[in-house]
Amino acid sequence: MKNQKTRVAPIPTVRRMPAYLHLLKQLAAKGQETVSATQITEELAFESIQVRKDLAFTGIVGKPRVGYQVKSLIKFIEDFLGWNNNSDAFLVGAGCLGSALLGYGAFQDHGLTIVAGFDTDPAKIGTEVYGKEILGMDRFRDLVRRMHVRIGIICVPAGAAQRVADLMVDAGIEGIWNFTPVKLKVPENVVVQREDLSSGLAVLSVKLAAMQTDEESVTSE
Amino acid sequence: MKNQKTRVAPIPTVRRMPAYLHLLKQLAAKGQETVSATQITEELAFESIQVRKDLAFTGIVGKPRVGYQVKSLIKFIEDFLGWNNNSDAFLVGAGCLGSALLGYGAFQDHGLTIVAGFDTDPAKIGTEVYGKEILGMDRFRDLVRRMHVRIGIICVPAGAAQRVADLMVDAGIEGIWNFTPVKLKVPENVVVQREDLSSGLAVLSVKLAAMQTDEESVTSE
DNA sequence: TAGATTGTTAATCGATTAACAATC
DNA sequence: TAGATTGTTAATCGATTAACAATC
Repeated sequence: MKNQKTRVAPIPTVRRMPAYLHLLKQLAAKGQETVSATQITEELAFESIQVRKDLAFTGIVGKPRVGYQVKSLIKFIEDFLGWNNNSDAFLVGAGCLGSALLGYGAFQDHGLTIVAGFDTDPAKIGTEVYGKEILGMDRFRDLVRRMHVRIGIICVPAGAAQRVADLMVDAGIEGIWNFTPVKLKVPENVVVQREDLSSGLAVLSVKLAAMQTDEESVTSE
Repeated sequence: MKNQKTRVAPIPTVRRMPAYLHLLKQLAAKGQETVSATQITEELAFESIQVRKDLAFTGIVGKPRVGYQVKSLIKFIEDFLGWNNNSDAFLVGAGCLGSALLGYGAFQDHGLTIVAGFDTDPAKIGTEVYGKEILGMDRFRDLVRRMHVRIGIICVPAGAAQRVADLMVDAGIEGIWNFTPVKLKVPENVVVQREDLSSGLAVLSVKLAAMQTDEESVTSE
């Protein structure tokens, strides 16, 4: 029997969590002790009811007339996201995007440590990128198992993406962060999150075009 | 009077367009001439009705029993996204993520050319990253105007994001691609698209945790 | 006590999915 | 003609927003 999911938070809610976390850490750094949904609303331009709904999913309880304890809220969100206990990840494909991710310090705050990079290019193997070693793909499977790495990041060209994913699955990787435009085929017990820069660019392009026709129609009136 | 928006496509539809485009180009390269929604469905794991709805927004008309003309469909999607006529962009912040974007070749296919990078670090100014020159911020405003650049990409640390955005707005930038976790405050005739890697990581984290509790509950049954 | 803010329950909105007629 | 596939119209689903009672 399928277990009834314990009221899973909507994906949009999950996506907004890091923004709350970022703001709260700023407030905490300034020494602020409590925060109301109204204040969060002003800073992030969400709706206040949405803020309350979102935060409720973390399990925190606020005080009427006061708001939420900033420090406590940070902890609830981190627990909710599982960002309090750090996970190790391997990155495959040390091209320009892959290299950037290897050096991207912000992941440390987000419970993710990219331990090493892998590549097939002999010229890259053995080098270091932002202090992270680049290893040959032949060592991937063995190291995943020995180090119990659960997360794999794919930054290879689209043509190689499925092959790398198969390799990751075979090695025992449980979650794949996919930076290629390819829809990966994986067993259902493996989680894939696609991060597609071109989706964002598409939205920007369309909004820009809409803005332009809007302005034309306004000026022509 | 506000012009009635000509049936704007939903954002999720827009986000899926690049995936269609990517697949269609593959098919075209293999010499395939027509494609049905069913086939696209199989490749991308969307629903076939969703594919037809999405494609309809581009204005293409298919033939019952045949499907869509691959080449023609590519053109319709590119027109829809405005990716046929190339736009120039300036990128601010040549850190590791910024540098990666400067070198990311895929944007060329997406109607975006990053012309140059800007930074405040004297050590970076004057250097080249993946063949793109890094210029000082003092030249930003003037060059935006002279070259009629409409898109700005922000890859600076969060603390500097709003300042850079103000500068961009002042220079006449119309669309901002924001890679920081900050909610930018801009006039309403400027479009902002936030690209937040931490949102994606949040979704991956939560899905992974859910998968794990799922499996535990299954084995304990 | 008065009033601001939370959290719950209901209404609305928009996207996805289903059903089916039109058509090549 | 028969049947596969498109495109339209209706139904469902899920997220956002609104209304309001509870509470400090």
